[in-house]
Amino acid sequence: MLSLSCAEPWPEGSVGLEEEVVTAAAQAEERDGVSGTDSSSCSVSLDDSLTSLQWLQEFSILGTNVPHHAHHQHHLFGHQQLGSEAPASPCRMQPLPGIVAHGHCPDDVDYKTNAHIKPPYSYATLICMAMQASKKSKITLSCIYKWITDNFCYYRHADPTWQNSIRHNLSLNKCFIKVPRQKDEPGKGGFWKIDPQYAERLLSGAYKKRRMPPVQINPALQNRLRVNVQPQPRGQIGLCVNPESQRLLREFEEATGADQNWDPHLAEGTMLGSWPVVRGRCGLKRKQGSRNGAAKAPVGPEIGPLKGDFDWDALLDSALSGELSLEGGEPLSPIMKEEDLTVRGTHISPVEAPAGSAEAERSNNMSDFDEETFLATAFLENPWPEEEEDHGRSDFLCSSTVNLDQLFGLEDSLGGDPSSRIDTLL
DNA sequence: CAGTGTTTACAGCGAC
DNA sequence: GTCGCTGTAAACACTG
Repeated sequence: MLSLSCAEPWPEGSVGLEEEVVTAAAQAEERDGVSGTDSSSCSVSLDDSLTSLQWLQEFSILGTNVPHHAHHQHHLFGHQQLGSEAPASPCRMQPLPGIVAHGHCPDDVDYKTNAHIKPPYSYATLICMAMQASKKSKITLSCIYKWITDNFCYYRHADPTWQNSIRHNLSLNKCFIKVPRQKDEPGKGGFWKIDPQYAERLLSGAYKKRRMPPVQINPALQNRLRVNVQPQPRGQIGLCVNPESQRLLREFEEATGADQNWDPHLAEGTMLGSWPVVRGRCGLKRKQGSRNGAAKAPVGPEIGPLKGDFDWDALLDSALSGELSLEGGEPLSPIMKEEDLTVRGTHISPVEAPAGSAEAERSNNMSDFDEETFLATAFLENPWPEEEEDHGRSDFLCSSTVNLDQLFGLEDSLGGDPSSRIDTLL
């Protein structure tokens, strides 16, 4: 087993192999020369955390313990498996697939090996992915770099300025918390983790539609291409969710939502809701009050960054142990203590316990964030599906006609009402 | 010196 | 047009 570090986003069956993973990670980093000082980044203690997303592997809506459905997500983002033996697949320099002219299609675009097309994820999302992939509570910058380059070939060939953007994102994005390196921890730079605070806001509906980037061809590779690429104009990507995909989505929802008795508060206590938090209210720390001070007013009284002594671990423990029961009506977080939430002019009541219609509630709350969470989590769960996978199975969207742009841009395609979109899907 | 982290500035885009 | 989000670029400071 090699490099089950950040280079190995989802080492299958890694639970229980953490020590081995840690060792391998350290060795891998040493071997790969990835900022040797960061070996700890991928081998930090496994338990300190709230931000640890390992629970997600088990609790995840896509949990691998739901094998029947799990494989449905395997092909969301391509066919290539993230080699468990080889952390970084060689990038394909093949001619641009026809997909370039037709939008991203998971069937055709393998971001792990396709260096031509920029992954349709924001840097913040990539960071979150890396964080989850690390299965650790915190992650170093170099580990983020490594994970991204290992899993997105585009960035292996792209101008390294993207790393600047990553750093910029980490610093500027409130979602990310810097965890200073302990004095006894050798190495350079600190660690980063996700601030769960913002998951709450998102789970309260306070998030915004993600913006889909246009198809981007790696500039570094563009010159190597002898083909004229004419990316399809935005908005010309037609949505085509075939019945099979809809059925699978429904199955997926049933298996993961109902079975898990999805609980937004629990999710917030953990990291479920926090990682694609990257969008929306968790936004950037822009110049305060520069453009719209009032609009930037925090949701409810400013509760502060909660970066200090707030015991997120305790919160997580409480959540997981059921102490933070929705039924109890006890607020779970400072934010949830607020009676009302007003986000962008939209009044949002604190999330109530599902009253009879959890599905309806979820549907109502389902929005872009959920979509991205859904997709990205699926990706995280198994970004590079096993090729030996039984292709005869219903591979969720693999065999469907839904592509990334379509999924991420679902809102647009379905008329703009987030709540109606999932309904449409379901 | 390289890597890391912060900050500022600006442009593009979508939503409103 | 305004606003918010995202990406990009750059300058600068800090640290090992």
